[in-house]
Amino acid sequence: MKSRLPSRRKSSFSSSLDNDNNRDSIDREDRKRGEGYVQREMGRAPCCEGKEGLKKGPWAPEEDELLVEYIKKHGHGSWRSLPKLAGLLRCGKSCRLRWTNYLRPDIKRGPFSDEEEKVVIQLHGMLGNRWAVIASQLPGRTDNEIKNLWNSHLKKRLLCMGIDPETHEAFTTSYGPFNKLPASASTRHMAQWESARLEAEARLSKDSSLLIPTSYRRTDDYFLRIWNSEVGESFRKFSRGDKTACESPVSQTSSSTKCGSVSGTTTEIGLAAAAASAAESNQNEDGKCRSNMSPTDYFMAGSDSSSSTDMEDESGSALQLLLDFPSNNDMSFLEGHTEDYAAYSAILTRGS
DNA sequence: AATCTCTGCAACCGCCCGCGA
DNA sequence: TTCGCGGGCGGTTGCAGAGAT
Repeated sequence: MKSRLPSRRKSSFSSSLDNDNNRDSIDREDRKRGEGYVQREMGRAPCCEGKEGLKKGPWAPEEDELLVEYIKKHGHGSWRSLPKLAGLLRCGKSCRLRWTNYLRPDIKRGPFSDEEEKVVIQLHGMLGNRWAVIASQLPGRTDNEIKNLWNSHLKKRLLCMGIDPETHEAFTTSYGPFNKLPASASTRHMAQWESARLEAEARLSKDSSLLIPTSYRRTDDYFLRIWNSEVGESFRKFSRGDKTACESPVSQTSSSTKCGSVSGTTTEIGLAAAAASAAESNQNEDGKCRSNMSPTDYFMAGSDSSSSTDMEDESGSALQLLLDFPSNNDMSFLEGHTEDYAAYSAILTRGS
């Protein structure tokens, strides 16, 4: 939409220029004392010596040049000493941010593709606001950029769709015993597992799922249940391109609003559902955990005892279908059915 | 044309953590 | 073990441009 030139922001030599870091340091120490921290002899040193006279606000092209030239020649080395060595009147932290968020040569600029948005939503569902980790999965994108994307676009889209951007679960608007239940702890627990898995870059092979004793599998797989429900049917039709199949009176009225699209959310919902299903499957009747399997393992393993092979195929293809969900920003297939999903989440919550 | 409101995003802020002395 | 430092991260701010009135 807006492709702003670097540093177009109005220069703001704000009045707060006066010794900010020293003030910050003092404030922090005061807070720490107040919170019971052990008092230190010295406060934390400012990130730059002699903060006075340092420039704040938008970067001028000349400053960018100086920074890039210096880093090209010497590498960034110590950020604290860099500004002085590079001839910049900036604090080291500011230089680092400018470099990592804007000047780095490998940064991919321009709007996010649908695929990237999809990945962001998926990863956010698993990792939460861990932008740096999410950014590491999107080459050329910075954590700041992703954070901005989330806050300005994706979050709103989810909200408009009646999906809580924090939990990635549908808001419950219906009455009944499952209304106003907290977010599924099982889902979040599973997400934490996935988070750890991602961070460790450790991938469990699909084969490992074959080792799951069939006694650990449940016959009432909620994901499959919802998959086979109206929601799933709508989803499948939608995935095949049959958009009309998804249109309900609700969607017809709401689709006129400016917030009628969510990119990739379906995938997230599917994965969350799978993860939550896994969590449910991972518990005994009394809610105790039986094993440390990840949701993906459960998902890939299937949970119906009838035919593990068939179910693996079905679940595997379901996962693939979810991942391949057309990224055309249209979530209309879900509209009118979010309560199904909410109820589904509530069912899971009971077990946690 | 002028003014107001909304939105996007670069930059800043403050906290935390790991490392080394 | 303690402390100081450097750096990374997530949250927030506020400017500028676009669209609405």
